[in-house]
Amino acid sequence: MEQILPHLDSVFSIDCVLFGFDGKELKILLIERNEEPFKDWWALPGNIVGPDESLDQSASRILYELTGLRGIFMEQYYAFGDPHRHPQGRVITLAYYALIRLGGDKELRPISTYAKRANWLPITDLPKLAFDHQKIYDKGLEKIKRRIKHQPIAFELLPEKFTLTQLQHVYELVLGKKLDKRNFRKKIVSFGVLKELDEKQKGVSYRAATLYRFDKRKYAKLFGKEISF
Amino acid sequence: MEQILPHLDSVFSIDCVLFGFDGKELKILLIERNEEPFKDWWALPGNIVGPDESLDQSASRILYELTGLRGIFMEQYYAFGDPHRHPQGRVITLAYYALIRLGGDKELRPISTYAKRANWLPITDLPKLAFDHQKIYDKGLEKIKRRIKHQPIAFELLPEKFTLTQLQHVYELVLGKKLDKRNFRKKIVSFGVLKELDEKQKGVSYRAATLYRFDKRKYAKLFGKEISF
DNA sequence: AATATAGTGTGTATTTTTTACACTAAGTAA
DNA sequence: TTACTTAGTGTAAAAAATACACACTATATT
Repeated sequence: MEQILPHLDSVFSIDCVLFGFDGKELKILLIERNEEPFKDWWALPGNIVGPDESLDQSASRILYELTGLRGIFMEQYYAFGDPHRHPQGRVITLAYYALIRLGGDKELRPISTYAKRANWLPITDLPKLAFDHQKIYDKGLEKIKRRIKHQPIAFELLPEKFTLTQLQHVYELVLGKKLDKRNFRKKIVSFGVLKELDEKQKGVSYRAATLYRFDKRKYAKLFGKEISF
Repeated sequence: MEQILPHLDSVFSIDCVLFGFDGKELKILLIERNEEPFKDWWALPGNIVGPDESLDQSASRILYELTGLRGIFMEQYYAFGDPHRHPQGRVITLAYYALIRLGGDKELRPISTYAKRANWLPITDLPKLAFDHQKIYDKGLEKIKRRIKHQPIAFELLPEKFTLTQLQHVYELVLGKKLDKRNFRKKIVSFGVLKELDEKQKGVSYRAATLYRFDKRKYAKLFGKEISF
């Protein structure tokens, strides 16, 4: 985030690529800037790292301030530091991504002051982004594509209880390709990190699917072993 | 690198984990500090990012200043920013790793002023490191372990012409486990990124092995396809 | 010249994993 | 009761991974 520029030689900030899933589409959170440079442009939410916080703490704080969310899986993935990436001075930024389940119960808190508004926009139809934020986003998407093949991050995008079809949908969206239903189920179940519940989907006008839950305990036991899509 | 501390709110530096291979062992480059804090301790080489250089440029410059080497594959892998990682102030550091072939033709340039001396030390027997440098190193090793399975970085550790046995040796050292000779050869050859030369190893007192070269052209064509160990 | 030594280089059978592919079952809505 | 929509399941074929042992060749030694 670059809207505040104290007169320093260099500024260190964090920008977040927040991937959200509403059950249908993958979206990211963008803000519409209210200040120069790039006034009226869409940009990734971010902020400056405080003097007494660690990087992860800072990222959590920023996420909280922008969305009201806590306890979300976040991870740094790349530092961007081109000397000219910000027109007004040297700003090195560390990019984090987070995966968030949208809709349903909690509504996201409105975004703070420095932006006109914030919006979840589908990644299939993004506007031009301020600064080098397109690059930051691109690298973030690339990252989660690789990551979702080896780590159980897909669950972060889903409600606690979900169906296998929903899970497959997430994988297909992130990876950008169709997967075979039977093979997907065979594989994901074989990892042994899902707990089948005694519950069924509700409110659908067709046969209700069985609900599953991600089993952190079992996953912890697997640690070290690679899972792979 | 933290030996210079201008009176700023925060400093942004780069630290390098330089992995070297001399044909026998994996080593990393360490310097012995000549200043407080951590005077006389071993530390990773690093330096402060200049105002007009990109992060990658800065890393290349630092590598060059410390070793005289150019054109080495380097990559950033993690930012460390605990507010107390440096006893004298806030220093956020970005870690890079590089892979370097040791010995043979070029001798490394002596290290610059701020260290008593620099040395390549085998990773199997490292001293206590200054600051959080052990953590930085650990994460770097982890990184190249994962990376070597999917990217052709092993070649950076070897001379231009190498034998398959040498290549296997590098994989075994990095991954920390023995590999089967026949299976290794089958697999690595099947990737199609090696060019078999009409040349044999020289100066050995046993049957000389065929030399190979990494074929960047062929590798470029593969791009997008995953290779995997 | 014969022999010892040390690393090179190769093939196959078995197991495991991946892929391709289509129908019946269950629940809801009309 | 029928039509509709998604859930849920198995198998055969292909590909990839693994386990495994011996003959070859260049040099050094006697």
